[in-house]
Amino acid sequence: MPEVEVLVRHLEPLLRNKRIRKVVVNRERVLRPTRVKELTEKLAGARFIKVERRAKFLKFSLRRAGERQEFTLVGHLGMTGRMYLLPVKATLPKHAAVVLDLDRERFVFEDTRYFGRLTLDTTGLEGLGPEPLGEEFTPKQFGAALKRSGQPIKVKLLDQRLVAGVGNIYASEALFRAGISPRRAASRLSTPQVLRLWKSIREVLTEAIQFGSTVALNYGGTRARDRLFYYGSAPESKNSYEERLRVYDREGKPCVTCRSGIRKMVQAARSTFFCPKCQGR
DNA sequence: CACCATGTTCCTTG
DNA sequence: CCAAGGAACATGGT
Repeated sequence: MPEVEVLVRHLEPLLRNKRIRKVVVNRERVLRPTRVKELTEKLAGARFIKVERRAKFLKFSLRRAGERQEFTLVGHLGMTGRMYLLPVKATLPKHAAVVLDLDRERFVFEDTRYFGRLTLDTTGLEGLGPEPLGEEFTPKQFGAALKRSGQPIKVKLLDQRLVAGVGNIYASEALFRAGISPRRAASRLSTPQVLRLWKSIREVLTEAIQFGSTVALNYGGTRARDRLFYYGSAPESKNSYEERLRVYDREGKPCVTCRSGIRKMVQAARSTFFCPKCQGR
């Protein structure tokens, strides 16, 4: 979610009012279930009105010339998606799934694994829980929702109906900061724990957004290191990633608080990282 | 070669 | 109907 937020802030002023001249779809899979013909007919000639974020989705509002009604293009980065503008003369990346030609540049949706999406289908936005940084996400609502589930809290945090935007990295990070075991049943968190976790989620996400906003990203960069949020540090700030994430991907390394070895386990087929001492049951 | 990966969706089982 | 677990999706890094 922090990556999407930073990306949306980056793209908004770059796309606003730009007109789409041509649509090229190299991987129809990412449009699912929209088809190439429909996307092309709808987008060609349309103009970007605004770009927003909802959970981990990007919402592009567009309007066609002469039409009053706006429509929405929905994007999702999946695991490996990236979106950025390139000069028309630049070489397109190997996994350019969709390319939108604007007047003087190109908007590229690149995705090596093609798990991401760029689609006219907006049903993915339905059923999402509250924004973790929004006002509807309250300790009261959060606690009530947790009460109804016996699942491990780490697994529950990934449920986008509970709160929309917490991913695998920040689920581990938030639990570490709150000092709560990822194995704990959601329904068994105490009231103080619920409050601590609620706060930790907001802190972890807010700090990540701030961090991402302060680093000059090379969005269209070719190298892995140009990807801030998973592969780590941006070129200019070498060690920032390691300092930023306290448990994620730090198996065997000393806990920043107590020096115990960080442990890794699998829950619901996803890796969880935690400190066995600081997050002792 | 084997295993792992930032996410979501679908299928099966209970 | 619901919850939970696992596979699938597809490619590349280690």
